[in-house]
Amino acid sequence: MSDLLERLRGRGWRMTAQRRVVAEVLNGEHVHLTADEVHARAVAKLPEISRATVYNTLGELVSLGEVLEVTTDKRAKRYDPNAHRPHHHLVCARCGAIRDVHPIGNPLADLPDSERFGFTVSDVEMTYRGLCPDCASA
Amino acid sequence: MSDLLERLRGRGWRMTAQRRVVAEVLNGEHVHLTADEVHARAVAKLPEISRATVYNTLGELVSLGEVLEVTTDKRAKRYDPNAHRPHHHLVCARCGAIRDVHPIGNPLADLPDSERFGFTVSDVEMTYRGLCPDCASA
DNA sequence: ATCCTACAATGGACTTTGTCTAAGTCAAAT
DNA sequence: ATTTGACTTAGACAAAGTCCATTGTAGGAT
Ligand SMILES: [Mn+2]
Ligand SMILES: [Mn+2]
Ligand SMILES: [Zn+2]
Ligand SMILES: [Zn+2]
Repeated sequence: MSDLLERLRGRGWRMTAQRRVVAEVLNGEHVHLTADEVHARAVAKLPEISRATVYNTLGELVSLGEVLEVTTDKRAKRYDPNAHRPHHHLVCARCGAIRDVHPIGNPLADLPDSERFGFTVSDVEMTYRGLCPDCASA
Repeated sequence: MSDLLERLRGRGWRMTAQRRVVAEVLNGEHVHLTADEVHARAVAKLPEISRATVYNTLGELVSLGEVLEVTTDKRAKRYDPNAHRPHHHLVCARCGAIRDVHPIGNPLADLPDSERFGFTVSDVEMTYRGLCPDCASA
């Protein structure tokens, strides 16, 4: 939010209406929007914003570490403003609903050396799958 | 392999040269080919096979449970013939090399009820990321 | 062995998601 | 107020994948 805008200004970002709108759209928990969804919501606030600018701004936010790219399915990448609390995802296999989740334990420690093939392992993403309450009862 | 072809025939699959070639290409451990890679290797054995047929056959193999779809990055889906031993993946962040890995423990048990949001959770995919030996030393 | 037909293969058009570029615009430093 | 380079834009382009009408054929029936 304005927190974010402050930080961005501090990083030498030129503050434009387009960037402000994209940053506003990306706000909240359990938010995982596609680029086109971000664009649609941005257009509602600033009709002349272009698709290319949304892609550019999302890319910048990602490389600044302010937004995460999430690829839970094979379709469009999703953009996640919850970049400060490490978390994983729980996805409904039917409707695509996504929740932020925090499993216990350290999954990195669960990969034995014999299963590392000499790799330097630095990170792990977990995607839980199932049915959300609505889809389970349908 | 012929094991697979037997099973497919048993399921009422009509055995065509194209399907045989696709099934032959998808064979081995640590195999995670894109559709276009499958197509290229299939063409080497059967020059007239079309892209659409490769996509159709891969889709059928996936819905039969004989091949897994793996999406480790945002680019093309990858097709994994190792569908019978559950496993996860270790991906080189630089060159994209992929290894099948088997972490210890049961990650499903690591998601507390309070983090399930009422979902019926049935599965979890883990993607470890790091650098392969070649990329780490470069 | 030949015929028949439902299933499969094909090429190309089309869609979706994303990237790139050249030209125009504007935030902010001076 | 001027200047300047960073930013935005529209549209062309590309990669990955889907869809469809047409043509071909595997395998059962005769
Ligand atoms: Mn998230
Ligand atoms: Mn695999
Ligand atoms: Zn659902
Ligand atoms: Zn590598």
